[in-house]
Amino acid sequence: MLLLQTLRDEKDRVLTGLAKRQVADAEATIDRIIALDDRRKATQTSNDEKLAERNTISRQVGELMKAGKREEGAALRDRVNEIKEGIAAGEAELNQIKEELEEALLTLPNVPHPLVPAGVTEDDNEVFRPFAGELPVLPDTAKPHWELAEEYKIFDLELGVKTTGAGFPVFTGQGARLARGLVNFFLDRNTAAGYTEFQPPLLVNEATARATGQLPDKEGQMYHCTQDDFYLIPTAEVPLTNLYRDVILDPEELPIKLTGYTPCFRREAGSYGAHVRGLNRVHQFDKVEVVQLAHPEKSYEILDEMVAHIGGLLDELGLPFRILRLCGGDLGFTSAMTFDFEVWSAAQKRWLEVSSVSCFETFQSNRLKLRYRGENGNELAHTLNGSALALPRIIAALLENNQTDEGITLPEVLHSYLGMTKLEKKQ
RNA sequence: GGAGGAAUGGCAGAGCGGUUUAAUGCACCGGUCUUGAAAACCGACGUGGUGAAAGCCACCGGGGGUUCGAAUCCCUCUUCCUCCGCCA
Repeated sequence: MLLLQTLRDEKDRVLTGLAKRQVADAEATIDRIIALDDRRKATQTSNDEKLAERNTISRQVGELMKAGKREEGAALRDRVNEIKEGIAAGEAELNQIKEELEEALLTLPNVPHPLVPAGVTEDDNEVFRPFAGELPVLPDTAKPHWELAEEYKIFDLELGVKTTGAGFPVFTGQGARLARGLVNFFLDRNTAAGYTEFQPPLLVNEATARATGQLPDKEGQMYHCTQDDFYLIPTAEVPLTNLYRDVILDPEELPIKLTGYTPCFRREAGSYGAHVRGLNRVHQFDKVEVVQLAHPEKSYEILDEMVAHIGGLLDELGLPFRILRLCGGDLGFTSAMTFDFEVWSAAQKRWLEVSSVSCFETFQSNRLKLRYRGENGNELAHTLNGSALALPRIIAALLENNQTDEGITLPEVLHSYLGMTKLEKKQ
C-alpha cells in the first residue's frame, strides 16, 4: 500500500510511475484519496475537541461529587450527555471515511522505480543480462522433460490426478530424491550467504495475506480454506515477511536475511494448453525463498546482491540463463522493480522462469508496520525477496539439457546430495 | 472437545470506577564523577493521529457494552498456561 504522504508530496512522480503500468484514472484516484484524507483530518480534529471537552467536564463532575456538590455535578452530567451524541456521530463518520480511504488506497499498485522500462506485456521486458555463452543444441531425438520423466520415473502426473487432480505432480524414486537434493543444496547455499533458515506455516490468516499484498490483489489465485478462513501460501514470502509484522527494529539489525523451503500452492485458474505441459505450470510446487529487510538507502544495492547470489546458484547447476528486468506492464502489483531469471530448456527450446527477485520499497512494510528506529523517529524499512530457487522448471531444464544416451548427467554440486552422478532409466 | 487461570510499555511488575499526565524495578540512551571502567548520582526513556509549536486525542490482547467518567465493571472473540479427553 502506498503512503498517503507520498501521494501528497510526490504526486507527479507517482503519476509518471503509474503511467508505466497503464493504471487507469490514476490521477482521479489520487485526488479522491487526498480529498478523503482531508475530510478524515477535519472530522478527527473536531471529534478530538469534543472528546477533550467531555474529559474536562467529567473530571469536574468527579471533583464536585467528591466535594458533595451533587446538584452541580448532575447539571454537568446532562451537558456531557449532549456532547456524547455528537461524539458517536463523529466516530461513525470517521470510520466510514477511513474505510473508503483504505479501499481506495488498496487499488493503487506500487510505483515502479525510474529504471523500470515502460511497456505493456512480457514482450516489452528488458533483457538485462543476456546469456553469454552458446545455447546447448540437442539432437532431434531429444525429448521434452515430461517424456523423460516417464522413462526415468522422475514424476507421475497420473498419480497426482488420482490423489488430487491435474497439476499436482507426484515425484517418485530418484525424482523425489532429486527434488530433496535440490532443496538441501539451495538451503545450504543460502545459509552460507548469511540467510537464517525458517520453517513457517503453510497456511496463513487473512491479516498476513493482506500485509504482503496478496489480498486483495490475488484473491482468486490462492487456495482458501473457508472453514477456518486460512489461505494456502502461494510463496514462502508471505509467512516469512510477516514474521516481522508490527516490529520496530534497531538500525544495526539491518539487513535481516531469511530463507525457507516451502511447498507453494497456486490455483492458476484459466491456464491450460501445450505451454503448461509437464512441470511448466503446476498447482503445487517446491520453492526455496530468500527475504531481506533492508535500510531504504541500501535496498537496491541489496537487490543487486540477491541477483548475484541467485545467478551463482544457476551457474553452479550449469544451467544457461538470462536475466530480465520486468517492464511496467508485467511488474507485479506490489513490486517497484523485479528481475526475472529464465533458464533455457533445450528440448522445448524456450526460456522458463525459475526465479523472480523484487524490491518492494515501503509498499509491503507500510501494511506490515515494519519499521526501524531512524534519525528522525521510526521509519519504514524496505522489503525484498526472491526465489532461490523454484524447483519444477529447474528440474525440467536439468532433465532436458543433460540427457545423453547413457542417462541424465547431474551437475557436480548435486552428486553428494543425491549420492549419484547421473539419473538412470527405469522399467 | 471439556474444566479452571491469565493477558498492562524492551523485560519484570503495581494498579480492581475519578491528581494514572500508566507507580516501581531492570535494561537501553545522554550526562556528572573517574586515568579508564564499575559503582553512585542526575536526566531522558512506548506507539499512532493532529498541529508551526504549545497542546489536544487515541491505544493497558481484539471487538462491543454499562457510566458524567473504564486499564479497572459486563458481554464476546483470540492467544497462552494448568488439568482432563482424543491423537501423529
